[in-house]
Amino acid sequence: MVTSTEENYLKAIYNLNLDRNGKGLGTNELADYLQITPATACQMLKKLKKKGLISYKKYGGIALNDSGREVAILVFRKHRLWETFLYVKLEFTWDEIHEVAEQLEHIKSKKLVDQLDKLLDYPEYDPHGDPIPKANGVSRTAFKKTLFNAELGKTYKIVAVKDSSSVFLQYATEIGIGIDVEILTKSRRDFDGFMEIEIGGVIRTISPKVAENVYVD
Amino acid sequence: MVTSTEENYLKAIYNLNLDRNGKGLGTNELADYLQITPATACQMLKKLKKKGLISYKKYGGIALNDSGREVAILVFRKHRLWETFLYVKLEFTWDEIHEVAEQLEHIKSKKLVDQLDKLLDYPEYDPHGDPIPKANGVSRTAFKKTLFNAELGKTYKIVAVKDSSSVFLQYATEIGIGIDVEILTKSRRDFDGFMEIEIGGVIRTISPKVAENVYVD
DNA sequence: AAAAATATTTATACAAATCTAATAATAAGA
DNA sequence: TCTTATTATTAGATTTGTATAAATATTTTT
Ligand SMILES: [Mn+2]
Ligand SMILES: [Mn+2]
Ligand SMILES: [Mn+2]
Ligand SMILES: [Mn+2]
Repeated sequence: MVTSTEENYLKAIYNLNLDRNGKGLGTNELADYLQITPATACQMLKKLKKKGLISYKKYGGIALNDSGREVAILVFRKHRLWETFLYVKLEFTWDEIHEVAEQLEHIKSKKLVDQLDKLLDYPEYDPHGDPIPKANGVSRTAFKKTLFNAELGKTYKIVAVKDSSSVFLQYATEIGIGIDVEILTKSRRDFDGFMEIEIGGVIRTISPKVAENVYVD
Repeated sequence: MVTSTEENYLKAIYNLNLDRNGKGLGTNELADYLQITPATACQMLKKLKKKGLISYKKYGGIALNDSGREVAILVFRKHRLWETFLYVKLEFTWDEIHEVAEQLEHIKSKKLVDQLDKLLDYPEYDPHGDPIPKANGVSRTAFKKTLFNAELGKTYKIVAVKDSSSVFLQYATEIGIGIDVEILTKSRRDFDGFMEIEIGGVIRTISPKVAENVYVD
């Protein structure tokens, strides 16, 4: 049996092992991400290793092995399918879905997930633009280009958001940020990275923190 | 916070306090029902009392108070709505739904429940014939007449089942028992209570244990 | 090699849920 | 009423899961 907490650790390890150039994942970084102490992380790592879900060597060598990756991907699949369900079928807004999906992602039933997928007609992306893994574990590659790294003077389409907390999403909605919305980059201030953008005819100044959390294409 | 275990205790107390003639509910009976020791039940009762969910006096005086009943009814509501959802929307069979609903019933989100209710178009009964409480806690009264207590030589309609374990439901399905199915009572053997019935043109002999788990109208 | 960063162990804690065994209280029957 | 059987409660312990602080160990960096 894999507990909910263990599943959350596996998700975290998966996420932290994305977009890092060769640099391995260490105890401190994982602990920081999960808001626990390194000692706690270390104990759980020992447990996960014993269960055959991860492998790791000291100093930056935490990685999922095949069975751990399988669990993590299934949890992402469940999480994103539930989010899509809440959004599409139950009239939830995109800032409400993540929290409930955090609970639903831990429900154990293979049939439930696959039938949910079918009911939703096999969606490719969730309401935040994250790719939904298929039953076989395969999924589209996630979007990478953020608004922060976008070229100036060009029109982009918002395809996803990185942060899915309700605080961020409520603010994002307020300033017109949403999936498939067109956005024009106007300028970026060298001094502090604040950007001027145009969404729906309105010109706004956004912080680099916001810009980094918006994926465009 | 009410834990899943506590919710399950409240459900049990609710159920055990139905159809009993004045006789109060005691620790031993509750413990027996939940497959735990009386000592364990006793501790939990103390805890539930402290939380203001139940009241009780020694020797058969365990009862839900208003807030405990509210919690129990909400859990039943969630359980039965989820069962209906699994059955109607996700192609589950009626012997598969209970187990998954045992997990789903503990998910915390008011909006989720109420929207689910709406999606299913406010169903009155779940796939086992149990009434689904409304958001305000009110529900139809449950069916009471079992096949065991039915008159002989009459045609009835099956309206609900008492046991919702997959073992029972798989057997029930096998012999043609299902909601809204017509059934003719033919005879009852005095010696051991076995009954002869006719379902879908087929005559069968069923045990009193089975007959007691089928509600008719 | 020393200092700094990082990782791990040890010892401790807490919450939640359960058990066994001993004890207490009450109900029921002789 | 007195005794016995039933029922309930307490005390003490255990298990599981998760977490911490402080001490120790190891590796990396300077
Ligand atoms: Mn999410
Ligand atoms: Mn989670
Ligand atoms: Mn059920
Ligand atoms: Mn339950």
